Amino acid sequence: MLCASDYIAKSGWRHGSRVRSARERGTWSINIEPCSRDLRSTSEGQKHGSRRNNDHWTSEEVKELVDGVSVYGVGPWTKLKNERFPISIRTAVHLKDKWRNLVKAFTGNVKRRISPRLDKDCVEKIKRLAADYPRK
DNA sequence: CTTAGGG
DNA sequence: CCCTAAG
Repeated sequence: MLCASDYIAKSGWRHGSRVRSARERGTWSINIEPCSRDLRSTSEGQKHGSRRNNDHWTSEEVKELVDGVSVYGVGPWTKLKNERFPISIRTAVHLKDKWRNLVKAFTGNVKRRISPRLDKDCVEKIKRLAADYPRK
């Protein structure tokens, strides 16, 4: 019965040692920009003081995602992506992945502190939406 | 290309 | 996150 076939080994996002980062992840800045102050083509370069440039989702993204889902629904991630954040290279695959991960992180385990301390409203919406249409 | 599921 | 499969 399939022995320990853990070809993936690491359950994280890295696939062993692929390390293919550094792709088209330069600018994204969600819909809501705190202040139009960017484009610093001077030195610094690799340091980035940085806000949320690439990698990892944040409460802002989750909020937008939940907001879009609450009105659009699960499925049309493409539309959501084009309506919410056409900027950035967040494709439907990523959106779905985030949703899945979020739902799995909230449903069931009520006692769990998530990474970026999401607001109660956010969690409630996610739970409500996740329980609304069970695509499982 | 987009959605859906698994690793 | 990345890959694969089906539409």
